[in-house]
Amino acid sequence: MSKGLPKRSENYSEWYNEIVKRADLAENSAVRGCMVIKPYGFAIWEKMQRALDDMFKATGHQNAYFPLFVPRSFLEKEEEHAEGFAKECAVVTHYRLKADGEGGLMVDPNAKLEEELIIRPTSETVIWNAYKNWIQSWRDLPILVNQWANVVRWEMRTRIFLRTAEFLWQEGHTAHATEKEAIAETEQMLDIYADFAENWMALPVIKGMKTPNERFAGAVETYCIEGLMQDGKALQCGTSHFLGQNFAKSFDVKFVNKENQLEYAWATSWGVSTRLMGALIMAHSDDNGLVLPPKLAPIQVVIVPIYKSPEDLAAISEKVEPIVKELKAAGISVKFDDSDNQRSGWKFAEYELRGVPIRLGLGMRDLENGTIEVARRDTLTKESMPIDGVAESVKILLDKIQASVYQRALEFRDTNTFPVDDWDEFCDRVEKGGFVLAHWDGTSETEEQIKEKTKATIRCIPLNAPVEDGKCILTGNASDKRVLFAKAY
RNA sequence: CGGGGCGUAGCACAGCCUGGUAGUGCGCACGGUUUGGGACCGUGAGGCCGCAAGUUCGAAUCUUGCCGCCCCGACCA
Repeated sequence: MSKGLPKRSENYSEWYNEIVKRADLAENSAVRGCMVIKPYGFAIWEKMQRALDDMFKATGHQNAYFPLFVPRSFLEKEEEHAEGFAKECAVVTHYRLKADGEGGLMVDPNAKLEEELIIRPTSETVIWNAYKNWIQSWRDLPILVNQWANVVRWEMRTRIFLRTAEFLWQEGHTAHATEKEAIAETEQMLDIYADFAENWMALPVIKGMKTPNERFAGAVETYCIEGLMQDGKALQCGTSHFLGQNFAKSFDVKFVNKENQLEYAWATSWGVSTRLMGALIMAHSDDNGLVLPPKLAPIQVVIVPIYKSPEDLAAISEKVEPIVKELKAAGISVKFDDSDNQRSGWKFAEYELRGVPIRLGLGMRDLENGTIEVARRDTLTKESMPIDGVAESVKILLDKIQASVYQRALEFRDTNTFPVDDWDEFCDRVEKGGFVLAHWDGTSETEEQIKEKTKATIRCIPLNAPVEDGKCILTGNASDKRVLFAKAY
């Protein structure tokens, strides 16, 4: 029904861009590669933040804030880290402008910084520089800190939410006394991300480990969650890194253990970003617009009156008022759209486009019959039910929708996940899209060759992969478990 | 950074080839008729035609340069 929204089947990326625009989530800004997140889109992000933040706090983490600027010398300290991020850094070289004499401004050449400041692409280095002063004894550990911040990675090509030059995220940075504890932390945070993806975003994800090629620059091990989008491409939805003692060594962060010996601290870092907004859109939405899981919907229920005269509207409003009250009391966000500048049909389409999970329609016929129309966004079905007790039904229905949106995504992923043992089939499968589980001989060379030939990358080595004898899909060399291949965003 | 497309009203676009009063649709404002799936009629407001230089009596239109955006690739969360 939507006017002019492209079909997913015809042009997936245009469909995506249009949804972002038309559902009023975000827009491209005047600044290249950067987005403006609009109030409706930001409201979804805030719900994500809230849920995640609660989970972080529940596991003992605290929020803090570190600077936007990273001195160049900090970034240089961890070699692999430096190399990994060098190509995508914005650099501040001056601290002052001056009039150019033509009514404009120019960089004041006399205000050159002694040392350039990098706009953080991530904060390991500033944070570990600070931790050096925070950590002396084993009693200072663990440090469990998270920050909500913006970061900048100068990307060649950007796509709103999925890859922007500036994005919002959270980055957790923890320090531990033992390797074991740091690994446990890394795994715990991965579990939290998976839990969040599945229970809040209604997006099933595969937990796994990155191959050395795909590993975070400076990490010993990178864990990730991978989701499958409706076009068959994979999207990395969160990462959790075990950093070993790499940053502790680079920044000389030592502590005295119980035996009075000096040891380097063990580190983790983990993050999810506004990219999750992209995942949310691409996982569930349809040709009518956005589909939001109720738990992340800024408006969970919209009530649309259908009326002819102001008297009708007054009568409907009177009936709606207690429903609104009851829903609000139950913690459900509800909007009664009694605006008179659009007609009901327009509103139906508009709220569908915006992904509001439940729409209640109430007209004069309903008032006579004591009924109300309940429409589900996810299935696009509607039914008439008694107006008495509707708040209770809505509460139950929201949970049902949350579950069924997840179920649909899960079925999609399962029917698009293929174990493959034959090279030709592998190429064919990858081309068509979806997750492909295949054997790999464990070498970077093979991984790169496969990428070159098929565009597929190893998304992860799934944590739950069963051990089985097999042969590498490309080389035929021995392999003991399947890894997850896909074309990725 | 390569390849392709495009900059004209808030948005989507036509006009450009062949130089001569800047247009259409949506949206917006006002009035009226409508109202159970994106209503209709009337009136009206809204423009430095991306920027700069050139050609010309005259440039949205021709020439050159610049800037920006989108799509497809290589790089990445």
